[in-house]
Amino acid sequence: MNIGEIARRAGVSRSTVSYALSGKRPVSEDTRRKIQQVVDELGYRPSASARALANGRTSTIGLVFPPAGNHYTGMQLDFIGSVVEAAAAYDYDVLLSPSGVDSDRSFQRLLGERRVDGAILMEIRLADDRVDHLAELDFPSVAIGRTAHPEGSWWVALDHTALAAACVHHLADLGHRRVAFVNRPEQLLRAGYESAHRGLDGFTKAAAERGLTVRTYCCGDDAASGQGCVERILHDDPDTTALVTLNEAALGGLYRGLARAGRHVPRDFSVTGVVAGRWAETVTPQLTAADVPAAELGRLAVELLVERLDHPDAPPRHHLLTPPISLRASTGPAGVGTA
Amino acid sequence: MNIGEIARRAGVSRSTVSYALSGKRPVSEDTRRKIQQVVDELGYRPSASARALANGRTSTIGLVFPPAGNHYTGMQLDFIGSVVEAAAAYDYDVLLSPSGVDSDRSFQRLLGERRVDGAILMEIRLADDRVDHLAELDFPSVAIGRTAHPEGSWWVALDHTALAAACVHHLADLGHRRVAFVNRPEQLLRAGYESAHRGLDGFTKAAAERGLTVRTYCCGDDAASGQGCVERILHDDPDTTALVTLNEAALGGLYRGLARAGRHVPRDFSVTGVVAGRWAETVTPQLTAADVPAAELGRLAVELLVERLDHPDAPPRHHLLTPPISLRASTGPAGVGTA
DNA sequence: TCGGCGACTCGAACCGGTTCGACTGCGCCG
DNA sequence: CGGCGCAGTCGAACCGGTTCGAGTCGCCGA
Repeated sequence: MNIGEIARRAGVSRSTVSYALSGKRPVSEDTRRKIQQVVDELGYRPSASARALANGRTSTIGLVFPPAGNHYTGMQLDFIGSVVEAAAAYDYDVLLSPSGVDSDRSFQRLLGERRVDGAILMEIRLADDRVDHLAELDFPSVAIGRTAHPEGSWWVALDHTALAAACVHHLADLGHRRVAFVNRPEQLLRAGYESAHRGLDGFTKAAAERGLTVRTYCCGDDAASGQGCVERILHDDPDTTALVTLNEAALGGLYRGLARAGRHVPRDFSVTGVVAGRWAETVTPQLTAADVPAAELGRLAVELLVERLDHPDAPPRHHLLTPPISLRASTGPAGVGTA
Repeated sequence: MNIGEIARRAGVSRSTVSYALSGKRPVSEDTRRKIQQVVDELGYRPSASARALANGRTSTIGLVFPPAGNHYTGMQLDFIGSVVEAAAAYDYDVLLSPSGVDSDRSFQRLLGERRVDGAILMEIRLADDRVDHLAELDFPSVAIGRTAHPEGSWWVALDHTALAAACVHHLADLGHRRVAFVNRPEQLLRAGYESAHRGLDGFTKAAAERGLTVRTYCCGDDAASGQGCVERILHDDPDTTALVTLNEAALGGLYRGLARAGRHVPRDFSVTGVVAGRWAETVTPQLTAADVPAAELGRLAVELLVERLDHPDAPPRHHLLTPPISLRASTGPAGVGTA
């Protein structure tokens, strides 16, 4: 079961077994075959813990994501899946760590106890203590998202500013003049989530540029909140004819709210936003949206991390993605205003 | 940085530091304080690899889930989240392993290289080589789902047979006579996925019992497939007035298909099935469904696994859950038949 | 014929913890 | 006053790998 056992049965020393398996020194063809045969017979595989202790690498990367208190969105699921898959391709395992902040127990486990070689951080905030902390320690990590000052660090991100702006321009081009913005929950905005802030910024600036009348809302990550949010929007300004949302989980609720209010999408009211493609397609009419390439982001994050692990002195790299808006069926020319 | 360094600075031996931190032998109050002070100053945390090597436990559990090829469903996301959270409460980390079968590289890593103390298996098949393999090795594991012969093993599962039957009875009670069943993709059914098989069984038997006319369909895990499936259903038997589905991801597509065909839910057509509550609430009208308690299943799986790890000789335990049908708005009395 | 080199192998040390057996004082009891 | 037991501490061995330095052997060229 251990390397000593293999060595004994093959009639060689432990180091020879090690070299035969790793190929780091020449081993004669005869002994190599003999060792391989014993290994195959016993189904021997070297212990990960022992190997990790000896060479200081765990072959594991940590995926740090927020605790579940606030529901997970479909996007996060796609991240997780693609990160795990991409990591497997590079022979890395993925350790999941629910963690909001720096001082979390689980965060400490990852770093302090050296359970992972590197980390991928999700749900980045503009001022993010985790990112700062890792940078300070020079610990190999890649963020999915940008902090306020991402210069000199490793990250992959969506250009939420540009994406929200693109949504505004799309609506303005269609003639909409009064547009609402449905953001992530207020608690996340206050916490400084970068997608919420940058999205809001992009929306606001582009709207000003186009001379639109706008209102912005925060909305819980669930259908009921979405429905309630639409009620608030139509109550605050019944002449609103379109909305832009970053809130995937509320999407179904937004549609329901509009239906309840008698607004037909897209005839009376247009809806667009930034949402993963497969979710945009589940609603009727299908959502015209900037499709979040979650799987690609996950894959890129792993690629960058692996590069950083292989070349500790490599200069920082990043990817900023701006997927185009997929025209589906939820937006149309502005109509007469109120239904 | 390592325990020797702490020992030197505190002026004691390495073993004393170990005992002071673990409390496994008495240490005088004075030296304990001194050691603690040095530890705090240096922010020392013992290396997980070294500890794992020494005491043979990694404090990590493996979560084995199918590779992403076929999309993830929301349910799986909830599992992952709740498993990670529950595991953290017991001081375990969670290692993700994408794995369909026994001989997978990632499966081998988990077991052969002893990266985890135990495993939780998702997406169980009626005949599941992974389950058999683990049972043979007597490796601590808990399945989320039941194989064909789950006696003597550890698992948590939904009673899909009873759940599908409950849906049938609900519809029959409302007067529906011609009902369709929308299952998971054919490829999964053929692979022997237990939920697909047991759900189909429960549906078929209950329908026979109630003398209903039924047709059963397989449906891809996406909106487009759902829409196509409804078209097939209405083409095959235009007098169908209700459907039962296990396919969460296709739900939006099913609704769209019905709308396209001019069937109003629930006036002309009733929809029900087995779906996680938060997804059932995103569609309009909200889905009357047996809500999958994914979070609870995940939590229970971890509890069972931890018990098994703590008491290696404990007799097998399991939980079979049968959540009630939540009446929402997608089912109603059978109407006149075709629209 | 001898020195040297390269191919191959071995033993020992090391990674950073845990744990066991033994040693040292000390107080208490007989 | 001597022996015993216990609290507290230490050194050494061990977990299962990797890696370095050194040793052996055969073969080549001088």
